[in-house]
Amino acid sequence: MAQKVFFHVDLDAFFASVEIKDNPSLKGKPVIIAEEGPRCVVSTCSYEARAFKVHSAMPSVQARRLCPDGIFISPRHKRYSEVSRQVMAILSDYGVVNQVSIDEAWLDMSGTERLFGKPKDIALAMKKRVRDEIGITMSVGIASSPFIAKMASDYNKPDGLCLVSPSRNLMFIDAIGLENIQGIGKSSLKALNDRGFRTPSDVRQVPEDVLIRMFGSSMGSYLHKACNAVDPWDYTGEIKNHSISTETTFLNDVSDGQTLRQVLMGMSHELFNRSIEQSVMARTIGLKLRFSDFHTITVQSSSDGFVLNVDCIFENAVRLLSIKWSEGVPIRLIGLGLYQTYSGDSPIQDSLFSEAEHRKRKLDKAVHGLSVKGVKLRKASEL
DNA sequence: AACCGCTTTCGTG
DNA sequence: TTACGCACGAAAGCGGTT
Repeated sequence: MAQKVFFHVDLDAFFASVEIKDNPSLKGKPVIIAEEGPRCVVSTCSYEARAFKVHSAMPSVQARRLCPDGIFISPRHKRYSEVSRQVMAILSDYGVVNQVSIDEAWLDMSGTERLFGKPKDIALAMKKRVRDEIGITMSVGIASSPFIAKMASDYNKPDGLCLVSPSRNLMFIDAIGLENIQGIGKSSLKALNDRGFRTPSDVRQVPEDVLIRMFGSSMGSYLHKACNAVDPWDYTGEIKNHSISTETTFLNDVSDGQTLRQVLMGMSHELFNRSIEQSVMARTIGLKLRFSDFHTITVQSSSDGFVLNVDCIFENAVRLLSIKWSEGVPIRLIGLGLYQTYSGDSPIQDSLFSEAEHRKRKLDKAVHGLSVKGVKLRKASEL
């Protein structure tokens, strides 16, 4: 069988690049996409800002301190989606685009050489078109598996192109090191280091079953494959355990029950609306609380039937809140989610729900259809 | 023993 | 030494049922 070829495409500092493209006077400057103020974090920043050690997920306050002359811009998500679509449209001229986030996609380019030319030339052509027609740069990784391609796109950022030939897969894994392998985050890296593993080669010296004993069945076998440059990702599993959730961190901690319930009411509406839009029904409702000391807890409860309407979500939310919270205790973050969702509006035929409940859901759906947004709550963070 | 519900932890963008 | 968002999926560990 012919050799597989995968591209992974990653738009460089995407949000910042769009802002610079829309306002070229920002070019060459440290652009930081973030809300300013406490309890806000950096979404993305230009490479000029990264020179000041600013990076995404960093508290805005810290970014300001590291880069006092940085240009802070609030994210414009609509605009980024628009540009993202334009880029993906270009990519789709070369193959089937598998978009995985607003700024990332991979393409199975196996067997397209006769049509488009050598992978490297195709990648260069894609990059040129995106630069000329959109005005931003991107990085492309090319490899025999999506797993390696993903890490290859990271290798030369920004404006990078990295092709890993299959015979060099192991060499590539060794070159990037444990800390840059997908799926190994901060805590797994520490666990590895604590047991004396500092390089992928160290991991290769140990048989899989030993890794499984040390790191658990899932992580152990993942590490074994990854360090041997074998794609550890599972593409077969259909996606289960769908969930829909929302959470908000208050500008100032909230210790008043009336306010919390008001926020939960808004969230109940939001979750219900999203569940209708996605045509899913949930069996489990979960509440998340973060206290002022950052200690975070969750509570959830499942029902025999399904979550059918806004009231049901709200009532359960309030009930869960009363289990874990007493009036007066300051709350930093509150979140609400629907879990165990099933696709389809009525996955199980009736009998499970009463006629009345069905009518209520229908009513709620109708209300949603009319898009009664007038009652939409203020954003929690403005409270 | 297999499964389920609940909670926490981890990793990703 | 301050600071530390949001949304999602996966997995592990625990206790309880069938």
